[in-house]
Amino acid sequence: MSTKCSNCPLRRKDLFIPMSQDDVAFMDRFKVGELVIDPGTPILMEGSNSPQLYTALHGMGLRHKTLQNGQRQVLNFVFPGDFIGLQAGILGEMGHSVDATTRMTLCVFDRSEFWNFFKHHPERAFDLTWLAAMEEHFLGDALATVGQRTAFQAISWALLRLFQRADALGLAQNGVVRFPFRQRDLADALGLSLVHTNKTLRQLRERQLAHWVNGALTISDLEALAEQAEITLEDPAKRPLI
Amino acid sequence: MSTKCSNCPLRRKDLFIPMSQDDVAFMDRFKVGELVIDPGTPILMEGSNSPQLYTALHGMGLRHKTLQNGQRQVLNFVFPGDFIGLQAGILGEMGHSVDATTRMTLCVFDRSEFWNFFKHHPERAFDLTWLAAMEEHFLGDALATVGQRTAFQAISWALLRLFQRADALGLAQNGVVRFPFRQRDLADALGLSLVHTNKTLRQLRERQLAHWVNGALTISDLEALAEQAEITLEDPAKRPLI
DNA sequence: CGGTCGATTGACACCTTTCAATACGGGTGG
DNA sequence: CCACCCGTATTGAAAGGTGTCAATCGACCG
Repeated sequence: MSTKCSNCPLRRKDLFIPMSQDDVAFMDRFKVGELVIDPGTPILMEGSNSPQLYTALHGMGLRHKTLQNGQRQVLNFVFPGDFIGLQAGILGEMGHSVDATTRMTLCVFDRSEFWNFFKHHPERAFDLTWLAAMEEHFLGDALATVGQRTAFQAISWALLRLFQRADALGLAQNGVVRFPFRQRDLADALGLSLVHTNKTLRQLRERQLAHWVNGALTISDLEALAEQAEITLEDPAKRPLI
Repeated sequence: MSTKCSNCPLRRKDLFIPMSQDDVAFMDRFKVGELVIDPGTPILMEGSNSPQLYTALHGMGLRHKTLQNGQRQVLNFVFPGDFIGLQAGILGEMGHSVDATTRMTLCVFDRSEFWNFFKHHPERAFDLTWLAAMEEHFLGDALATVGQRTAFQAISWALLRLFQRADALGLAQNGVVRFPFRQRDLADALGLSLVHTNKTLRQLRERQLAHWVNGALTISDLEALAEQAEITLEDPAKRPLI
């Protein structure tokens, strides 16, 4: 029993730009089903040319790529509402893998219908490009962080980012968000060793800037954290939902 | 006196996907002029919402962003044929700045015409998305390099990449390409210090893997370099020209 | 209750950064 | 024509942030 787009719980979130009736109807035709996957399961593999594209409806995951020597770079964390498979749809090949971290529910779309976005729904095609451009924008930030900031600043930046994204989805309760990843994931996202990541997290805890323990992330004073880490706070932009 | 798209010298390059007569005519209408700028001049600034978009016709530049503390992260190098301002066109704001390194000639497009791509030229809109997705793909690679590879591997990766891009444009002569950037630019692209970048370049020279002196980059054996640095060689994909 | 996984810590090694100084070529003004 | 200045490229030495190695601890599980 799959959720109709008209009843999609995500659409009601403030983070997303409202869709027209027409758009909703189109998405309903585009959607071919729903998929529930277990924690740790791969969704898309780097280099694959999947016939299916997804939108995360529930749960969290991560995008990453693996080098020859086995080292892993986490590129981004997947939140509800994220579109998965844009590179496969446009370039014909994923540049990175996507794995589920928690149990996830995905809306499944048929890639062969993809061209319809451009041919008959220019607004939706524009949204797709918007998402790609935003992802590029984010990766630029991430690159600047990994390349230029210290471990302390980098981890602050990442926690701040993640907290804000979760908060924008209404996932925060009393300044606390559930954050189901492991320290290894954060380390791999920032190009830091696991040990040093752990020690830096302790520092943030001791300085009362950010507490991340047992899958719960608490940041009581966003501005204090931003200032200590020399980061400019910015409000997350409203985004289209696909 | 501005070049007509029908006479565009770039279109003849193998790197670019051939355009239909129709597309060329459309681009000609979209193009509003040509711009020549001096070395070191900014083309677009981070945060700006330029009414003009560009395609590099001649010359090289670089995309970069600057942190609060003044440190700079170079995101990518601009080659002829690159589209400049996609983020401004789609997101309404650039996430990074673009500067000219050499003297450059740019095709100028009017951003207000941008929506026409989506409304009336779905193939061109798709190309635009393709470019955004490819940029995202590249930044993922760069992030993995900066985050996971050693200085030696990172610099090898960058030189290899740059050499291949220039070669694909037919800018290589006898295994040598002109590469007008400074060591500081490469250092800022890889999150390395200038001094260490310099010493690593010397190492590559001594090991006969890559020579970059006086603005000329020579790589006699691509595969040897790729192997030493544990990099997988891949052929540059054909790309649309806008 | 042994086994596995993630989180923690302490000690030590080392890749990079920072600091300093020299060299070299181009541009400018006397 | 030459002294002087400035940006870039080079090098050597020392300082330091991060990585690697190893061991402990708690939670969960068959």
